Amino acid sequence: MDPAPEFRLYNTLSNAVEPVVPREAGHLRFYSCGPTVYSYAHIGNFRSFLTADLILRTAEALGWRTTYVTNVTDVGHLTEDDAADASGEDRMAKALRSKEGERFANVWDLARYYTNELLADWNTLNLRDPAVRPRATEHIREQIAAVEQLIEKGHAYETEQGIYFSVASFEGYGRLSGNEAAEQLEQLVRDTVSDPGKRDPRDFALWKKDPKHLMQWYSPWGWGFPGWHIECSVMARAYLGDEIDLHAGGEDLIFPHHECEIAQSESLTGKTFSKHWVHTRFLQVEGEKMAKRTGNFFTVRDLVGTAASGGRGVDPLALRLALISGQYRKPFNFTKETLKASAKHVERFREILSAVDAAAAAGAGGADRVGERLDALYDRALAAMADDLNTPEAIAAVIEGFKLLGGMRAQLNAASAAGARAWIARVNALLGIVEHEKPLAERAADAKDADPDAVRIDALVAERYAARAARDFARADALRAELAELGVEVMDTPDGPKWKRASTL
RNA sequence: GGCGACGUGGCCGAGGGGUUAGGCAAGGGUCUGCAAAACCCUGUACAGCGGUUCGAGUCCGCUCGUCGCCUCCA
Repeated sequence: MDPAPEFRLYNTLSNAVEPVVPREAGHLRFYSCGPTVYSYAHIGNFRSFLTADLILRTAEALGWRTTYVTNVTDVGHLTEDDAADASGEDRMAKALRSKEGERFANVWDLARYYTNELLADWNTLNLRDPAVRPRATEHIREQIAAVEQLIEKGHAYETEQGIYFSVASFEGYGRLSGNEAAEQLEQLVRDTVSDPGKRDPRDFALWKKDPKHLMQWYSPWGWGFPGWHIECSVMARAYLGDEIDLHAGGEDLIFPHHECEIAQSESLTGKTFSKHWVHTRFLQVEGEKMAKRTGNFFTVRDLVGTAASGGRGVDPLALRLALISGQYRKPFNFTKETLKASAKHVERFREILSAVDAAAAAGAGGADRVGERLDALYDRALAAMADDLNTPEAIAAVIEGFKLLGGMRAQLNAASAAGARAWIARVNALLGIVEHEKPLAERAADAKDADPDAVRIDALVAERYAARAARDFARADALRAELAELGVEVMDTPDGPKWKRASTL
């Protein structure tokens, strides 16, 4: 094998691809901003979570240790959370009042429900678990303490309505987003209603006084709730320390969220908060921005669920593959065609995997004849991933490997099969697109696993198989047609008939 | 208006001064009652206009176009 390649990622701070250099050699400690759990997460959210997942997998494939923290935001994220004064409405409260929110007794219940659903979708897409998944509501004490310290250090001040971070007190504000000029920043917040007590329009809320808020805690400033930005500063520090190696999130978080995090954290510690900042570009769907109003808005379950439950029967790993088929930093067009192609690939991966397993068990003698070529392809895939997560190139190498195995599967001897099996395992560890790493019980139900008509379909398939064996092809074809009506496709294989649900894309 | 990204064959998407990306789709073939799968073969490309260069899809400039953030949103 080649020596381990250098891990390079684009850094928003420097606008350049740079080597990832952990503070502690060989141990990457990073934080990725998680979602606000006021609804089901959609595929766009997951594209960003997948970036973090791929950073994790690539680092581990390079032999590094990792400490990966990603949060759940369950309070404080407002509908107008720009650099302003927390004058918007809390997303959680708004969701509770919506039609979907009627089923929940209170915001806490709603947060719990969507957090659980997030984890189910997370597992469905074969994302690895973080070392810690902190929640904002479980770190209120730390947030209050941080706000107190910021006041002590002269970086924050109190008004009648809340506590604000003083942007003027932090020199580096605007460096990440490039919004450096004060007038630019003032421009950005021009339309928001201001707390008249604010000293500078750029100042943002650390704590909002609000004894009527649905989620409130007692603080030195009375009842209220924390500002959105402070939670990530506090949780990253709690689990990763004052200085972290890398911080990731969606591109929309560059400003104001991450800009504010840097200001708070660095004002608090006097140290560099994160060396590397990685942002995932928004995906588009069929060439358009994903939006509920245009009908191209998809959650994981919209695509992966059974047809009976309103889903489209897409294989979960096919969805994963489709979502990583474009590089995280480039404009990415998520299309049905890509999803179909991904489904084909995942299906073929599985077929070849079982052929490999069969060959390994059959035990024909001889030397390993594919190992070297597969190793080279793995090295190519890993090098591509290390090069700013070039997933298209990595996937191309993997497909080439499966093609190689597919072409010679009839002649695979035991030694080659064992080598192939090891290769597949490594590829899967790197990209997670061949085999699921999570048990079924921890995933959201998908079409393959829970077909309500399975018994009936099995019966029809068996009947067709019998008709075929009796050479009654007219009857067999009639049954094929009947199954097709049910949306089922039958394949005759050397191991007997197999069937699958045609996806309803 | 400020900041930024991108324009590659029917589609998705790598590459990035001289030698095939890859996939999907399409067409042809082998195989199998049918169908599917698998495997083999085939075609079409770098938005436009200038410039640098022995040579540009690849560098520079301009033009056109698309998109993102700054408002909800990863």
